[in-house]
Amino acid sequence: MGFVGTALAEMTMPQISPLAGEPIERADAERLAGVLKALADPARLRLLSLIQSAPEGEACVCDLTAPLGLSQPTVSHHLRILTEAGLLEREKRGVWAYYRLVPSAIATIADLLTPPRKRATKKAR
Amino acid sequence: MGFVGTALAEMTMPQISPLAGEPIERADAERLAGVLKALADPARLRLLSLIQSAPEGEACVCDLTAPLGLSQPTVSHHLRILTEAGLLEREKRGVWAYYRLVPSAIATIADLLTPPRKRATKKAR
DNA sequence: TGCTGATATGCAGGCAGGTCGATGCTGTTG
DNA sequence: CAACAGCATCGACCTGCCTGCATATCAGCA
Repeated sequence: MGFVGTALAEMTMPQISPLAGEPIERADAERLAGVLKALADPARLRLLSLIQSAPEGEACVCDLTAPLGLSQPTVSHHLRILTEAGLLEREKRGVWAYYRLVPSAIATIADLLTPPRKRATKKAR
Repeated sequence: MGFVGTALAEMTMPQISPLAGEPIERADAERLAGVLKALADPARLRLLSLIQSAPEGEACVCDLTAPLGLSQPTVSHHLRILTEAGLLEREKRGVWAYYRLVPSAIATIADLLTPPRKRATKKAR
């Protein structure tokens, strides 16, 4: 795998609804899995959390290394994965690289997991 | 993996809110990551989808191997992981093992991810 | 221009995880 | 009781991924 790329964007609003009505296609499953893989790591979850709770909602690598207890290269690596998954966006200012959450990116994932229209459906079949 | 266990249940309702206010603790990050790992696989996402959309909302291994295109041992393996993560529940009837989604298990995960504010809803309504 | 600090990338070791074939278990059936 | 079918488990293979060290990049500065 590793082809995550802009995976999230590609299924952002589609009607795939993973756990909704009919069985999902293999391609959709792979894309959703790709994004979830990016999330399924303690270090990366903490990174998202740290960045999101940072002063301006943004943080540079140097601010994240210490709290995570990981080397700088490793932190950069995780940030890269999160960025490619469409969860973070990077902005380089001077020598620093500031990362911040992509608005509603995670909410999108949550929506994809949450059975679409709950109140209606969920019964008949 | 391995320690996933009833991971979901252990953080079901807590106020950890992964991406909410303050940075999450390492332990919480590991548990959430554990459950997400269970979800972050194409085969498992399709299994959940297949089971959820099956006739009675349940399915036995023999019904899942073909559509997935994986061997029976492999399917059993994935079902085991999903079950240990608290996403599926198993009921053995005769020679067959029926699996079904744990009510609101996935919705719980979605809630944990959905954060920032508008966590309104809790989804009932 | 040369030096220093902040990041990114390359490389490699080690472990986690997906998949399958073989095998063991346990009810079901004749 | 023997034969069989549905599942789980075991062992093994291989790929993928996390992490750190060394190094390459690049911007700011003397």
